[in-house]
Amino acid sequence: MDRAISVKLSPSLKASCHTCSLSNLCLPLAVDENQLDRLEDIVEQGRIYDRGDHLFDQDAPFRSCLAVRSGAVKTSIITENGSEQVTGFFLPGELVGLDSLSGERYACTAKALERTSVCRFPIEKLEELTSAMPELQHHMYQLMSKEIRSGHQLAMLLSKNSAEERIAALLLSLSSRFQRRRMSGTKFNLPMARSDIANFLGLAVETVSRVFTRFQNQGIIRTQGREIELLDTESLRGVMPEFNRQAP
Amino acid sequence: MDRAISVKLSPSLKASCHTCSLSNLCLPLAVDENQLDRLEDIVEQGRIYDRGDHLFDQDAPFRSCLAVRSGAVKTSIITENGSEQVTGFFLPGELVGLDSLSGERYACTAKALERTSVCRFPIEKLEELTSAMPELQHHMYQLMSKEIRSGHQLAMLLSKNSAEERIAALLLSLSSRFQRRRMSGTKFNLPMARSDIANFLGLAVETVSRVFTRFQNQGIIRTQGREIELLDTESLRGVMPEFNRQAP
DNA sequence: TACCCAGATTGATTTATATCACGCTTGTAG
DNA sequence: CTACAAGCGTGATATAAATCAATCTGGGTA
Repeated sequence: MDRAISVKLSPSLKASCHTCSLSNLCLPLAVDENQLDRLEDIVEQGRIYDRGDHLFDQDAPFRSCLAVRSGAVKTSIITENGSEQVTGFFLPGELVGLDSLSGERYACTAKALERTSVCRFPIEKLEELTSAMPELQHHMYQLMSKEIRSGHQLAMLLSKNSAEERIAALLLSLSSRFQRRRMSGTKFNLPMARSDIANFLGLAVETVSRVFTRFQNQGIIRTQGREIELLDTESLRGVMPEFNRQAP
Repeated sequence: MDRAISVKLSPSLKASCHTCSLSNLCLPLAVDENQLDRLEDIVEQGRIYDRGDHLFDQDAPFRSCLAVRSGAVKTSIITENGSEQVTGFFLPGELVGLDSLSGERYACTAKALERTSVCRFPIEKLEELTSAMPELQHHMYQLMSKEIRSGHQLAMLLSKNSAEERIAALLLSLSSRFQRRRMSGTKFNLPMARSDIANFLGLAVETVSRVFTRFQNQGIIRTQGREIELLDTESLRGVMPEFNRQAP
């Protein structure tokens, strides 16, 4: 139903930003049409990952940032005692790995939530290119800055808001991000499991379930497994007053 | 009458990174000795702020990032309904405003927690300079990436850890950051009020008080107002197993 | 087809921390 | 010196969400 964006995977290793339907969301966004070749020169076409596959692992040598082409990705950090914290969900056009730019190793693990394809930007080449292209450098600063901000938003959510408010906020965030991709903002598939939502929002799975059914009973949403329809986004926004714009 | 107050402000607007004692912590860290002039050329000496003064205000036009020279700063975001979320504390050598690089306006308000002086890096000039100096660009990426990471750490703390664990983590973070400044890591003054700590960590002030006294009774710390002494950092680390390094 | 099992839901109970209410200290202004 | 407010500490109570404990569901597969 929502096949709005179909990514054509070229067999060659080199990806074509020129023809990519995500070029208005992804890094090419910041690059002038006639300079796009330079970005294409450094980007590598990644393979296709199945649900559950790791795109990279925490503590593995850091090589490149990834742009999601299709599918969905979750990132999480694992502590020595083995507990996991989901740190983000990434949709097509979004850049994964910005938190790892400050070390030799990946700061988190990235996992495909569904069948996913990516483009890789090797970090040395990317840095060289951003040095040479001020607009691209500016864009990188913007992306990272936004990620810092959405971290602050999340902290706010976690420390000040109830379970219902947190979940409303997440649903609205996903909604607006799907919309940016020209997909329905009111009816979509949640790419992640309830337990990922719970982990990300600092809740127990049971609480997530309960809130979903409560929202459903109030006629605000309709869910069936991972399918979800936002029936009354105004009420959702009412549950969660703050939270307007927010897309990584 | 002519014994006018002589403030330690150099009359010139230009600051000297060459002679600054923080040059091994701050931006100069990434710049070669013989290139330092170029950084000095763009940095502006800011004024001195008293406790409570705003260094900049949320939604004001974004002009520059600030490096703390002396004192301490807290940043916070205010939502439409007026509730505040403290998003960070900044000590000398640390850079404030990285979350604002992605817009025309400051994403948060920065307030002096005590008498504070700063250096200002006008953003256009900083971006120009980082384009010209790959090492400085690299350093900016590192700083921002670290800030993203510490956001993740905070999210983890807020969603998985108890009041005691959160406070232990904050104390250890401050301790290690003071130590980097060649100050005691075991005996220092908390620059912020209990209410700031509470807000930052998603707790009620009362809870912060209680945990402080509990720690004191267990002989882990000694507090008297804002003075604090960490008597048993091992126990503190035991309270909060994860959380080793973390300095913005 | 029937079975299995991970994920999801629902209900009952517990618990950490917020909230409410109050007293104590300290620093500053009159 | 006194007064006052802001910050801090402490006790009693309320509550949202965690935890514990079943049960249900549906997609994959033997």
